[in-house]
Amino acid sequence: MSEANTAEGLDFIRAIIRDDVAAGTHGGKVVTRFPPEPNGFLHIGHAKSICLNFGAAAENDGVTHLRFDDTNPTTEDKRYVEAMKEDIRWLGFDWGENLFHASDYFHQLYGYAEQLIESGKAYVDSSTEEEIRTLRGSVTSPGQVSPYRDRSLKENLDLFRRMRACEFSDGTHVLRAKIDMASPNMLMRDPLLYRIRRAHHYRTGDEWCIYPLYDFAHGLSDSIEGITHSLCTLEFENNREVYDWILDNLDVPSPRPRQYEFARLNLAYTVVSKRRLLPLIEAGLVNGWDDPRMPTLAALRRRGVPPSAIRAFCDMIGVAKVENRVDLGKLEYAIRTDLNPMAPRVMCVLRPLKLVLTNYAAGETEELEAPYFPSDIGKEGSRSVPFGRELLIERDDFSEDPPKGFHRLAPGREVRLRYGYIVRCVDVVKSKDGEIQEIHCTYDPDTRGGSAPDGRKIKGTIHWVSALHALPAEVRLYDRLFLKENPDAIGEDEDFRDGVNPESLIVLAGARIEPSVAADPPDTHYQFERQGYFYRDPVDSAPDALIFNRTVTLRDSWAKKTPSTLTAGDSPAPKAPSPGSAQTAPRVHRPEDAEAEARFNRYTSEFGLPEADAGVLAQEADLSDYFERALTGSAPPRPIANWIINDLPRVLEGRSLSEFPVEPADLAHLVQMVEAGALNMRSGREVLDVMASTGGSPDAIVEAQGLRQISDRATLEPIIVELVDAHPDEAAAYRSGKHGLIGFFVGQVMRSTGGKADPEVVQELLRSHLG
RNA sequence: AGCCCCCUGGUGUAAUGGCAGCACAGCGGCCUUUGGAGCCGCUGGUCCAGGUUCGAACCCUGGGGGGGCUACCA
Repeated sequence: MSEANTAEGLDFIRAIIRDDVAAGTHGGKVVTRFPPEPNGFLHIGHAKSICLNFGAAAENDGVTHLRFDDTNPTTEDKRYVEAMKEDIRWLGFDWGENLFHASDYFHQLYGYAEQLIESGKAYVDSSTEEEIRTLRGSVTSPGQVSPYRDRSLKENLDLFRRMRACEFSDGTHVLRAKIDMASPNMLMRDPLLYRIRRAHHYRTGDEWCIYPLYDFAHGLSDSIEGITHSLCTLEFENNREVYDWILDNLDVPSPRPRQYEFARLNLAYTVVSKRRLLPLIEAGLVNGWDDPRMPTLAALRRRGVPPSAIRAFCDMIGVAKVENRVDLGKLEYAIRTDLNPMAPRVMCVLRPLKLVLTNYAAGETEELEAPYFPSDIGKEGSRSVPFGRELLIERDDFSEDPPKGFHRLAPGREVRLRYGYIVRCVDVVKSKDGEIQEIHCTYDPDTRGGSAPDGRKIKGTIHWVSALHALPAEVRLYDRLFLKENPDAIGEDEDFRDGVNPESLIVLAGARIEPSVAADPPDTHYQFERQGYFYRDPVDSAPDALIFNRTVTLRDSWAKKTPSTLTAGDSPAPKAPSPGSAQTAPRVHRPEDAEAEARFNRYTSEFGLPEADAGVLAQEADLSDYFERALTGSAPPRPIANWIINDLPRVLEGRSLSEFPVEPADLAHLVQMVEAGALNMRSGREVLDVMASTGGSPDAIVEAQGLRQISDRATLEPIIVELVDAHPDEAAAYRSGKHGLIGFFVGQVMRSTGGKADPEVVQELLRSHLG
C-alpha cells in the first residue's frame, strides 16, 4: 500500500478526515468532490487533486462526486466535459452515480440568493464595473460603500427578480453580499454573487441570463450535495472566509461542509495551468491538448504513460501546504518503475548504420529466439527475430575513436549482438567526405544466442535489426517542453512561450524496427532495448506507417559520466546562502503610552521580569490586568508571567480575555501547584486545557483526572527497570554513547505513567540504571 | 503597505513535546547477454535569534525569506 495509507505519515488532509471520522462529525461519513471547470483539459496537477479526493474518500469508505463547476457560460464547453470524464475514468477512478453540475443547482442557488436578500444580507448594486473596482479600495486602504448598498429589501428583491427576467442589459446590475467594505480581506468587501450575462450555456441553454459567481455557487453546491470535506488549492485560502460566511448566513443543513486547502503541484520545466496551456496551443508551439509534450492527461496517455504510473507518482509527492516544484526525475522514476515489469522488450534502431557480416553467407537468413522479458522480470514469452548478413545497428554504438570506458563497437573490437552472435569489427567503409557508410564485421558462428563457449567475457551488447526484414518506423523523441525549471519566472514584458525548448520534439523518420511488432496489439507499451519505453502513437500511427512515441528514456548511468552528451548545462544554480540571519536581537515591545510604560518599568524592576516578557505583558491593559490579578495569589510573578505568555495564547483560541473562562486566581493556583511539585508541567498544561475548554477549578480537575505528580523513587524504580529490560537494543545503544535516547526512555516512562511521572526524577533514575 | 498562508538534506515529504525518518536525485560497490532492472553502502537537513520546558522541527516572541489576495474568472 502507499505511504499515505500507513497509520503514521498521513498527510494533513487525511489526518483531518481521520479525526472527523473518529469524532463522528458528519456521522462518520466522508464525501469529497472533484469540481473541475469544463474550460480546458485535465492535467497532471488535476491528477494530484483527483487522487487525493477519490483516494481519501475511498480509504474511509466514502464517495467522491464529480461536479462540473459550470457557472461561467462564456468559457465552458461540452467537449471539455466529455474529455474530462474520459480522463478521470482512464486514471482509474469511478464517480458511479455521482455526476453533478453546478448548473443543476441554478434554481436552488437562485432561491438562496433571494433568501439572502430577504434577510438583508445581499443587495443589488447598480454601479458600473469601474465604480465597483474603485470603491473596493486597495489592500492597504479600506473600500467605500456603494451608494446602492442601502436599498430597501423590497427594491432589492424587485430588482433581482427583474435581473432574472432579463429586463436589464449585461453589466447594469449585480447582486452583492453585504459584508464589510473595510475588511482586510479584499474578498470580503461585499463579494459579487450574481452577474447578468446574456450567454448561451452549454447545458441550460438560454434559460438564464444571470449566472452565480464562484464564491456563491461553490460552497452552496457542496452543501447541496452533502460534501463533508471540500478540498481545493492554496489560492482559495482567502476565499474560505467567504465560503464560511455564505453557509453561515443561509439556512443550510448542518453540519455543513468545510473547506481545506493544499498546495497545487508544480512540475519542473513544465507549466501546469490552463491559462498557460491554451496559449501554447494557440501559438502552434504544440499540436493541441494531447500533444505528447503537454502535461495533460490526454497527452500523457498518448505518450504512453500508464495511469498506474501517474497514481504512483501522486502517492510519492504527498500532499502539504508548501509551495513546491517536483523534479521531473520523480515522474520519470514512477513511469519506469511501472513500465519495467509490463513492457515487452523489442529491438528498434533509431539512427541506423549498416553492418555487414563478411563471413556470413549472402542470401542466407535465420530466426533467433528472443525472450520478451529479462529473467529478473520472471515473465514467459518470446518471439523470433530474423538475422542475416546485412544488419542495422545504432550509429551511436560504433565509435571509430572510442573514449575511455566505451564498450560498444570499435575497430578491431568485439561486441555481442543481443540474442545473436558475437561480432568483431574488421573494417570501416567511408564516403568521400569521410562519413561512415558501413561497418564490416566477422561473426563467430560458435556464439549463437550470444554466449561464448570458450568463456571469454564480452563487455558490450548492442541491439540490431535485420536490414532485409526490419520495418520502417518514425520515432518521436520528446524532451522537457521548457528550457527553464520555472517557465513562469519571467520578466514583466516577457512571454513565457519564448522559453519553449526547441528540441522538445525530435522526429526520427528513418528508424527500423524488428518485424514482430506488426502482430502486436496497438496499445502495447514496449521497451526498445537500451533506449527507453515507447508507445505506438494512437493518433498518427498506421499499420503500414508505424509511428512510436518515446514515453521515457531508460536510465543511462553511462551518459551521465560523459559530459559530452549535452545534458549538462542546466544544473541548478547553487542556492544563495540564506540571508535570513540578520542577527537582530529580539525586539522588545516598548510600551508607547505612559501607563503601559509605568507597568513595564514596574514589571522589570519590581518583579525582575526580562524586558521582552515585561513588554508583552505591559503592552495591553487587559493582559496587564489579568497578570496583576493573578499575582494576588501565592505563586511568584516569574512563572505566572511565563504561563500567561507561553500557554495562554494556545488555550485562548482566539477568544478575548474578557470571554476567557479561566479566572486569574485559578491560573495562579494552578501555577502554584506546579511550582510546588504537586503537578508536573505537562499535567499542568493539561489542566489548563480543561479549564479553558470546559471550566472548573484546578483542584477538582487534578483530582478527577488523578494528575498528581509521581516523584516517589520507590514507585518509579520498578517501572524504569521494566522499561529498560523491555528495550534492550535501545539500552545498548544508549550505553554505547547514543545519549539522545534518554528522550526516548523518558518519553516511554511518561507514557506508561499517564504523563504523571516527575521527569527530572525519571531522568536521574534512568541515568543511573543505564549507567 | 494591509490581511491570510507557508518555511525539515539538491528535490518531494514524515515525525504534532521524547532516537530527525522515507522516497527521488547524487556518489561508490556488487551483479548483469539491456551501460536496463535488482542488491548493498555513502553523502547530505529542521531559515535565524531569543524564550518556555527535564526535553523543542513541533509551543511562545521577534526577525528573515517565499507564496496568495486589490476579475462581473474559477
